[in-house]
Amino acid sequence: MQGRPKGRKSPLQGSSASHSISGEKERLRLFIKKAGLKSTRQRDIIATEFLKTIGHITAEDLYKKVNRKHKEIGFTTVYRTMKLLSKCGLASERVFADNLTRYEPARGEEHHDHLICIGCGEITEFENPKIERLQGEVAKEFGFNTISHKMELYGYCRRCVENA
Amino acid sequence: MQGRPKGRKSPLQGSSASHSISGEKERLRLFIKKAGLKSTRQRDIIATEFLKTIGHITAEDLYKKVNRKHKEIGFTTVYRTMKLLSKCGLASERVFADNLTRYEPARGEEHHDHLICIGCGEITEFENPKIERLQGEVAKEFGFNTISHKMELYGYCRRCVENA
DNA sequence: ATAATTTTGAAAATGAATTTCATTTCCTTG
DNA sequence: CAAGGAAATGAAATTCATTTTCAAAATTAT
Ligand SMILES: [Mn+2]
Ligand SMILES: [Mn+2]
Ligand SMILES: [Zn+2]
Ligand SMILES: [Zn+2]
Repeated sequence: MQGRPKGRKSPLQGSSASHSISGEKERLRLFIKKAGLKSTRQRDIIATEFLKTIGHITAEDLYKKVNRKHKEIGFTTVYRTMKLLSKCGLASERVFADNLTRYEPARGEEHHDHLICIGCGEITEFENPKIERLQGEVAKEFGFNTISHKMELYGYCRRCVENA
Repeated sequence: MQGRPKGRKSPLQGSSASHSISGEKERLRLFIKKAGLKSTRQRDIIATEFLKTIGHITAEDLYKKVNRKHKEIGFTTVYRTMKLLSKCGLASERVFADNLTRYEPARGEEHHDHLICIGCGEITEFENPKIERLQGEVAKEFGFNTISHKMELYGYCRRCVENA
């Protein structure tokens, strides 16, 4: 009764990047070959557009961006390509409180956590080694073998606080 | 084409409690009155069953428990009652990585975070003032006014590690 | 009891995520 | 440079937890 999500919210996610996207595309190509998959025009276009992204974008919004120049590329392919990029380590899947799946380029960098503004939707990243260490201590105390973790602070960003 | 979720997973969530459930039921009664709502047999039954719960339970699973003794009470009412209990502060809504909404009795206690076992589904609670303090520092650094936060560690619980 | 308002429960709707399937594209082999 | 086998594509359908709708039933104040 419905093919795929109709347009909806989606706060900021910039564009443009200063990366060797070529290197990342190469990594994708290798992964594809190794997995017995095939390189396609669509995957190339979608990956290129995604890797230019700064921030956290939904498959739906990425589809909209891609769709501007490439009317023939469908949402399903964007969706599937993001799954693929996640598997090969070029994208990280994130789900915040609005329950939408977002993707962010995973630039081999270290793990990070997020501040999410409930006013304007801005997503800010941070990294705090002390907290990470303490999380390790907590896990140890419970005999817990941690594989991943998620920490999100929800509230109002500086701009929203000032404009209040 | 489908009224509500059919049975699915759902790891542990114990039962039995050592609380003055009567006090919590009184709180619900007051909230209901103050909001111009009505006390009903169903709400009483559902709230009672929920408040006996230890752990984190989905509306679906709570419905199943209630349904054993009260075939006439529908899922929708359980669902709505949990929303009501959340609003009046007797329940906390939690969404972990499996994207199901769970509820846990909110016993006026302090905030806590969770360890979630990806082996057996066990959910363990913890509280770490040092981490909380550091989170405050991070927020401060970004001029961020934190309203709530979420921290979850995913991995294998002691038992699952030992049985591996 | 009566009336006004809220609640209930079955069914339908919603919406993001995922799958299906007929067709097209890719890529290796001859 | 075919040809053929395998994978990809895209539109449409499906899934499934959640939420809404609506007519009938229950609650509360009068
Ligand atoms: Mn991020
Ligand atoms: Mn808890
Ligand atoms: Zn903001
Ligand atoms: Zn476990």
